Amino acid sequence: MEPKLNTAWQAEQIYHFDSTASRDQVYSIDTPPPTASGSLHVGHMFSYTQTDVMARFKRMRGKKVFYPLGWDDNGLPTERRVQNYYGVRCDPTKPYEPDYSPPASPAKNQRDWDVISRQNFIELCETLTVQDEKVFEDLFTALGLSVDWRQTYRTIDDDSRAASQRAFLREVCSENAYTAEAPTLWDVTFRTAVAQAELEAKERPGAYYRYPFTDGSGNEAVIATTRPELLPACVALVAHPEDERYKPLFGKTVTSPLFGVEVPVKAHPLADPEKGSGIAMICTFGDMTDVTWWRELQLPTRALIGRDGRFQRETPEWITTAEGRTNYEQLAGKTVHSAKEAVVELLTSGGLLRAEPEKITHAVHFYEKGDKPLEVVTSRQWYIRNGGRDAQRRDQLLERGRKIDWHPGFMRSRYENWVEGLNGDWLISRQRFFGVPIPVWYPLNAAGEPDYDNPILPEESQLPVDPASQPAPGFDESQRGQPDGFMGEPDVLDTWATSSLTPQIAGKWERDPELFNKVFPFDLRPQAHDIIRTWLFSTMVRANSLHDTVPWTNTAISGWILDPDRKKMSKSKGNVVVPTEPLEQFGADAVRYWAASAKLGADTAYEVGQMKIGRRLAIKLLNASKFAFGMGVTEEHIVADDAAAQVITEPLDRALLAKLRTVVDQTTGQFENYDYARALDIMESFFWSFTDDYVELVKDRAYGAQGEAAQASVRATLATALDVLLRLFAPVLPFATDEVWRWWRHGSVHAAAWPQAAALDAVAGSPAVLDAVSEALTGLRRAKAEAKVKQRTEILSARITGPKQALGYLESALSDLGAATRARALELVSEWETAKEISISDVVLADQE
RNA sequence: GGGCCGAUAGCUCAGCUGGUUAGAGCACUGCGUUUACACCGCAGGUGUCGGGGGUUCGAGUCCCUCUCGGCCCA
Repeated sequence: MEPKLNTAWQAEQIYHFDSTASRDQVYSIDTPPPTASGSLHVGHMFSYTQTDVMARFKRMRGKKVFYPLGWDDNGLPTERRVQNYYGVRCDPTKPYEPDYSPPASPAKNQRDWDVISRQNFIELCETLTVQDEKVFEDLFTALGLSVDWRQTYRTIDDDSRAASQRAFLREVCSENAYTAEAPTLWDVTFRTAVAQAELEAKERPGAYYRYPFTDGSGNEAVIATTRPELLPACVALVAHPEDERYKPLFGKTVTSPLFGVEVPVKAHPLADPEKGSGIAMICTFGDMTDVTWWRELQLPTRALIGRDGRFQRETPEWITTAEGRTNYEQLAGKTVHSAKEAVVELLTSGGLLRAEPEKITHAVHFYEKGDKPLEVVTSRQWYIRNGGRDAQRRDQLLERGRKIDWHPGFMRSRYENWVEGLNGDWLISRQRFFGVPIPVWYPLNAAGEPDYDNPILPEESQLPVDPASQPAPGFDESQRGQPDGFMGEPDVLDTWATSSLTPQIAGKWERDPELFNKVFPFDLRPQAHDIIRTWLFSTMVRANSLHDTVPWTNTAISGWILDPDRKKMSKSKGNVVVPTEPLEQFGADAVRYWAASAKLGADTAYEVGQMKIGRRLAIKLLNASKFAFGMGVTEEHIVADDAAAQVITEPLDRALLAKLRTVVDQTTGQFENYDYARALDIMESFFWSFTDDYVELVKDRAYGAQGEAAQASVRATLATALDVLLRLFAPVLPFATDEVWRWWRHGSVHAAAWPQAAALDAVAGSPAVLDAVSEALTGLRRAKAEAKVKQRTEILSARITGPKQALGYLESALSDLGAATRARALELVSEWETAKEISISDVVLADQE
C-alpha cells in the first residue's frame, strides 16, 4: 500500500509548489537540513512528521505549500567522514586538480592519504553526501513526508556557498561583519576558534591554590586560583569594590611570587567576595572573565599560551628578575597540564602555598566536540554583530523574537535568555579546511606583510570563490604570497554562518527574486529546542541585518526522543532504535500517529505502544470504510447541498453529523493553533464512538431491514461522515486515508479541501439524541455483560427510565436501539422530571442457545 | 546562583480560558468470534490530581510557598 501510494503521489505531483501562487496563498517552511553524514535516528521521524502534519493541513486548507528539504553536509562531521571514507586529507594551500580521482580504497595509514586541495575536497564531499542523502530521502519518503523533492539544497553546494559568501560580503559592506585581533576561545585539539554558542560547560575536578603576592613592606595578599600555571601571565589582582578586606590595597601594587612581576590591585564588581579568598589574579587569559576585566580595566596583554596549547618557549620580557627567568624556564614549551604541575612544585618547594590545595568541582568550558578545556588566545578573527556588544541591537533582536509566534510559547524565554546572556559578537571564522571559504584576500605590502584593514573583496557575480586557489581580483596567481602581491584568507566560515541562511538558500535569494519574495519571510521554522541558541538565533541575526525583518512568522519547537525509561537516547547507551524497524513493523501511519500524538516542545518517550494504537486506528479506518462500501455507500450518497440533505430523515443520523460538525470546528481551530496533537485526540475519540456506537446502532437499517427511506438516510450519513473523516485524518494518516479515498473517489485525499463545519449545517440535528441512545446502549450491553451472556443474546424485555427529554430522544431511535441490542421490547418510563440519568432495569434475557 | 518546563490511575499521557460524578490508551479482570474489523469487539475496577497555605459559591486548573525531577544559562 505505502510504496504504491508514494508512487502515485510522485506521479500526480501533488506536493509540487505552485510557483504561480501569490504571497498570501503561500505557506513556506524553512525545514531543518539533516546532517546527511550522521546516522538516522527515530528523532528524525518524530520531528519531521510533526512538520509534515502541519504542511498537509495547510495544503488542504488551500495554501500553496513551499516545503523544501536541504542537507547539511557542511562542517566537521562531513569532513571527518570524507577523510576516512576516501583516505584523503585537505591542504588548502594545494592547487586545484580538475581531473583528480580518489584512491580506489583508502590507505591504511593516515600518512599515506592523498593530500588534496580544498576545492577537490569539497567535490568529494559532494559526491559522498549525495549517497548519504539517498538514505535519508528513502526514509522520509517511506514516512510519507510531503516534501517537494524538486526543492532541495545542500549546504556545501555552489548555490549555498555563493549565498553564504554573498551574505558575508553584504555584512562586510554594511559593517555588520568585521575583523579584529582579540582574545578568543580556542580549542587546542582542533586548533580553531570557537563561538560562544558552541560552548559546553562540563563539571571537572579542580583545586584552589592559595599563595601570596607581597607589597614592598612585607604585607601579603593571598589569592586563590584554580589555574596557578597562569601566574607568569598575571597582569593585576582584583577584588570587589565593597570588599573591606582589600579596600586598602586598591590602587597599590604588589609583586607576584616566583616571577617577581609588579602588578596593580584593582576593584571590579565581577570579583566575587565569596569565591576563594575574595581576591583573584587577572591573567591574559584564563577565561572570559579575565577578558572582561582586561578590557574594562585597560590592562596590558601578557599572553603565554600558544595555539598549540603550550607555554611559549622564549622567556617573556616582562619577567625581569633572575629568579623569575629561571623559574619560567621550568615552564617553557610545556602543556598547560605540565606547566601547572611545575608551578605547583615551585610554589611548594618555595614554601609559598598558604594552605593545602582545596579540592573543588567546577564548571569548565569545552568546545562541544572537543575533549580538552578551551584556552583563550589572541588572534585575528572575523565577527558578525549579534547584539552581544551592543544593547540597541540586542533589544532589536529581542523585539524580533516577540514578533514570532512560538509553539509552544514558553520556548521564547529560551531565546530571550540566550540573547540577554551574550557576552560578545559572533565569531564566524574557523581555522578548518572544509567549509565555506571566507571570500576575501589581503594585499601584501613591500615587506610581504598583509594589510588586514583593507581586504580585497570579490564581485558577487564571481561567487562562490575560494581565495586559497583563486587569485585576488586584479592580481595574478603568481603574486600569491609575494611582496606587493596578495594572500588569500585561509579561514572558513562557521557552519552556522551558512546554516543561518537556510531561508535565503531554500528561497533562492538573489537567484530567483520572484520566488524569494513569495516565500520569505517564511511562515514556519520547525526545529528542536537544543539549537535555539545556535540555528534559530543565528537565523534571526542574519535576517535582521540582511533584510531588516524576521526570517519567519512562526516557529514550532519539537521535543526530543527519550527511550522508554525516559533517558536520552544515545549510541553509547545502546538504546538507539533504527528508524526502519518501527516503519516495517507497524507501518508509516502508525509511526506518524505516535509522533503526532505528542505535543510540540514535549520530550517524548519512544513508545511502541503508541504506534500499535496508531496501527489499529489506521486499520479500523480501512475496515469501517469497507463496511460502508459493503452497505452500498457510494460517492453519490455524500450530501452536497440543502436539497440532498432532505434524505437524512433519522434524528440519530442527524445527531451524528451534528457531532461531526463540532469535531470539524474544533480540530480546525486546534490545527490552526499548531496543536495537531489535540486535534488528533478530538477526531480520534469521535471516530471510536462512531464505530463502537453509531455504526453498531445503524447496521440493521443499513441492511435495509427498516425500509428504503431509513436505509437511504444511513447511507447518506455514512457517506458524508466518511468523506469528512478521511479528510480530517489525512494529515496524520496519509496512507490509510488516501487508500480508502481512492476506493470510491477521484484523485487524492491530499489534494482535497479541508472540511468546512458550515457544510454540515444542513444535515446537523440535535447531538443529544446520540448521547441518549449511546448511554442506553451501554446500559443494555452492561446488563448482558453482568449476566455473563453473549452480547448477541436476545432481550425479551427491559425498562428504561430517565428524564422525559432523553426518553424522547430514545423514542426517535428506538428501532435502531432495539435492533442493535436484539431487544424484542423496550419500555420507556418517564418517572419524574428530576431524573437526571438514563437507567436500565428489569432486563429479561432469552435463554442462551 | 538565574531562567524555563514538569509532577494527574501500576505505566505513558490528555485535561484549552476555574464549573457537575477527573479522562484516554496500555496493563489487569470477565464475557464474546457466521454477516467492516482477532492487526478484534463489549463490559468492568483502578486516583490524598507532589506537600502545605490562600483567592472563590466552586480549584487538577488561579496566587503564594516548599519538595523532587528535567532542560537551558552562569
